[in-house]
Amino acid sequence: MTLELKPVQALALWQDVVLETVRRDGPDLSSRQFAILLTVYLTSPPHTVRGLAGSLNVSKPAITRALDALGQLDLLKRKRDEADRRNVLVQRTVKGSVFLRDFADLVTSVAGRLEA
Amino acid sequence: MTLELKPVQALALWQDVVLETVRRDGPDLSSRQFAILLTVYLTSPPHTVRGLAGSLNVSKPAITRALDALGQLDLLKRKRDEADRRNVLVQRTVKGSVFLRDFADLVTSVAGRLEA
DNA sequence: CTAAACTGATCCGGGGCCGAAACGGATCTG
DNA sequence: CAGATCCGTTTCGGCCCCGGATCAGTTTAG
Repeated sequence: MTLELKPVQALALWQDVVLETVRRDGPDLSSRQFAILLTVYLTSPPHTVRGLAGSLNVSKPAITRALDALGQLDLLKRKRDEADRRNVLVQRTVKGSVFLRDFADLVTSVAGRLEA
Repeated sequence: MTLELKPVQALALWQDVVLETVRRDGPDLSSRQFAILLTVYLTSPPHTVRGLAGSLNVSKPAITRALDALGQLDLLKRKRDEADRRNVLVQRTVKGSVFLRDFADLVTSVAGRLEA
């Protein structure tokens, strides 16, 4: 079952979702932060700073800072790799899972009443 | 025809689209800027600073600055309201239309190969 | 015609994010 | 071992955004 989505529907969907997230006074993540969050939760581990930087085509310091911010929000956490202590493994948190599940529900809800 | 979209599909869709826009070195709009852009193009005129501020639940200076940025990118333009010269009418541009059409195509494309 | 009301823009102090470069710690290599 | 290499972090100067208060211009009310 492939997903049929016309251009005008795509824009309407995006508008409703973005508008809703802007109106709520939630965490207000940047595009990069959100991309990192989604990548960590949707692709298989391990996730390192260097790996994320390459995958997002972004500098390493940008990843470090984003991890600081996401860590402070408790949406993600760092853990030293005991096998190779140079590495830092980025891991999920309960709060992050809840956050993304809520977001997914928002999108599906908006999509549902899109073309009623 | 209503739109069926499961939570896991919603997240995958969002990830692919956000990842793609992060990787390209495009305009890199903030959430608010993007919300303004979508609102102006998808809802019926007129669009004023005050109206947008209320509709997005954001301060007026934030709207003014966002319009500065979007105007500099030529994605939107300002026009004094000749009927009531206190108002500023926010209007579309050709470049903005192209930008949003390209974005819509990206979303539909990603959605198409989502669950092939 | 003046005073009040309303519009959008600007000022201000504060905070976040940016990438290049330099840094300290861990690991590999010869 | 010591030197080179790899890792994530920190430093640095610079830029953009934030909202409350204030401003100048316009319109309305008395």
